Amino acid sequence: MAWDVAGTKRKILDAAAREFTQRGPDGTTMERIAKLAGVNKERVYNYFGGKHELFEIVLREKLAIIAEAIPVDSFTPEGIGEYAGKLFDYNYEHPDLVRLVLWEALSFPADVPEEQQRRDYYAGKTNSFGEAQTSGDLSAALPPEHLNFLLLALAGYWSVLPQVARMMTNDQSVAEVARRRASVVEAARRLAATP
Amino acid sequence: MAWDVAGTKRKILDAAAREFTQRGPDGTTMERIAKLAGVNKERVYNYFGGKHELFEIVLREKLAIIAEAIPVDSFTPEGIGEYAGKLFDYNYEHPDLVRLVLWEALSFPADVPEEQQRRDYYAGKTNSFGEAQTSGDLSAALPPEHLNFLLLALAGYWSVLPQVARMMTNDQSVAEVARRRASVVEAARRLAATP
DNA sequence: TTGATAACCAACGGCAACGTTGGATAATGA
DNA sequence: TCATTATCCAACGTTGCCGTTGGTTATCAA
Repeated sequence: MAWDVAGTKRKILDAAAREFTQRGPDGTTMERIAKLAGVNKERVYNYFGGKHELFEIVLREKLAIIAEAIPVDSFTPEGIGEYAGKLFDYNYEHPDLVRLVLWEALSFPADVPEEQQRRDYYAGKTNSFGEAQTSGDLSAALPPEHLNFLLLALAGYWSVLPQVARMMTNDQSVAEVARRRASVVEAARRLAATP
Repeated sequence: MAWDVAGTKRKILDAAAREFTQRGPDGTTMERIAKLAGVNKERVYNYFGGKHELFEIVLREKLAIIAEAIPVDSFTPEGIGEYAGKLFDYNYEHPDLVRLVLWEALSFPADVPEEQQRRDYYAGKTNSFGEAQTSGDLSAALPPEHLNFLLLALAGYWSVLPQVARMMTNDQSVAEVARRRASVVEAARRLAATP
């Protein structure tokens, strides 16, 4: 039977992603990852190093996916609303990523992988907002980097504290999710609107 | 030498709060808590039960403090802005609480301590918002429970993802914190404003 | 003073996790 | 065919943690 190194690595990464997402770095065991991947523990160490390295690799892979990410189509209040809506959708469809980032934020507050790259990514968006403010398409009431951040907040908080969202809305139906999205879009428009 | 049961309990609770805040439920060890409290491990088990119980007790105590909480003084856009500003201040001054709640959200998504009580607390605020909308003081563009939630998002996200805030603003100075606060206040006003 | 109760602690058993190792099995190239 | 290299895995040593226990010291009431 032929080797399938790439396949084995993939199975390990997928299992690791599931476990880390669910239980976090400390709650996850290498034994469990190996078992879920149908692989011997030693393979995990040999391919990916220790637990911390594996967590970082998993997180990086997921971050790379979102980096493709969500573009801002138009820098008008309407466009900003749609952007926030898409952020909301993305968070809703990928609760994994939110959880991973939170685990990382709590467990390893110091080191951010690919920090420079992410800074550049955010800076690009912020600059675009800034230009749209200068040209008068967007309100300049908020500094562009704060506008950028607060849009993430509006769209992301629902996935960060789902219990609070649940307690506050008394509802978890599909219709409620649609209402939440509409509220996020409306709120984003208001942050962007010129008087 | 006289017993000091209350004092011992307090020392344990304080040490536990520090450790859980820093390392989360899985990263914290009972041994370490006992050592930090200057107490034998057995005392911890005898007074507070197992690790999970202790975590819940610590979290409840902190939540009780915030339940005193932050009132909304006036239900006008200005009042809402000030409310959001105070929420921001509270989060900024008590990063412990945010971290504890996040650990809990990630580690035990199912069980929320004092759920009914917290529901009532949120419902009270939501109702007040609803009335202010009916009377025309606040915009009715957002359902009151969503307005409530989004205000928490604007004020809280900075403490939830401090690395992202740092990368996006390239600044951690006291002045930047004040700017962030101002942006939160302005954003909250905009969510509340009538046209 | 003495007996009962409650606070305290050192040491332990058991277990689960980390990371490793020594050897077996498959692939490859000469 | 045989030597070499890479993949794989069962079993192991070690560590660290959970939760408990057996016994000691302090307090207090009779």
